[in-house]
Amino acid sequence: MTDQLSRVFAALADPTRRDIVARLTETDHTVNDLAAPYDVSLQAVSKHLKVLEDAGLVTRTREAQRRPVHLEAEVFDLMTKWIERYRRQAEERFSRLDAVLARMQDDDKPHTSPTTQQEGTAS
Amino acid sequence: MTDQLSRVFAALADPTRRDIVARLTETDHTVNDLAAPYDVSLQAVSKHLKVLEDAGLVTRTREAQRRPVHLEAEVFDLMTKWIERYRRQAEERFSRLDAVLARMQDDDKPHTSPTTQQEGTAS
DNA sequence: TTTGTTGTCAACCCCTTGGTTGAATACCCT
DNA sequence: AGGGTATTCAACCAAGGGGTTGACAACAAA
Repeated sequence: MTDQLSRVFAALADPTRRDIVARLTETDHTVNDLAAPYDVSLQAVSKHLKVLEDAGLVTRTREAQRRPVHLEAEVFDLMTKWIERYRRQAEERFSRLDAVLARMQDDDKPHTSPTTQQEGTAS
Repeated sequence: MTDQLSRVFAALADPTRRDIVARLTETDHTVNDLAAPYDVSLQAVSKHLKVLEDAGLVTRTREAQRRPVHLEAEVFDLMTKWIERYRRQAEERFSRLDAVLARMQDDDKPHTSPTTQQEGTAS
């Protein structure tokens, strides 16, 4: 899994890591800070942070012994771009389909009854 | 990893699965159709489809021997909602930080030397 | 220089994942 | 019924992920 997009998606596939990201939107945190709420070892959280860092979602600077973790929210754009691209494409497909069906009806088979259509409904 | 959000992110963490999703935005496909471009076995692709189905990203209906795969684009919203929520929160944080720093300077400690501040810079 | 704090590295374990192959299912066609 | 097509199920394997514990590194404070 070499590409960044895969790494970002994989990083956010873990609830603990998503929670970490969520908390980092409020303020920067040290590793100890971040680890406190979870009942896993500090090392486990350290690993989670490494995953987030490799995905480009966070950066860590040095500040005495501490390693403040900082969220890089721009990486979110990578995902939203991908998602929105195909989301839009999927939506266009439906409109295109509608158009094709409509044309088929009044162009090719003008006698067919018009099919009713719902729009933008979510699951 | 029980929650759907995790399953969706995990499903899209694989390039092959993302490619499948991308192709499904154009039109529905059979499993054979979908498997053709990849040099893995049909069974492997079938597994990928199971992952996508469990995540709620696709549905499969029956049509003779074929199992046409259909994209359920609404699930994308689940991700975009999560992403946008924290993206916005992260952005608000920066504005809030600016405001707090400004107040600290002329309200709480009027004698402190004003710290220079950069604004809205990315990365 | 010792002690304490903060964090990472290394080795290990177990479970999941993505791949394989071979058999089974479901359906169409004759 | 029997053969062909489309797809899944089952068993297996190698690799990776998330967890653990123990040792180490970097720095502050004494």
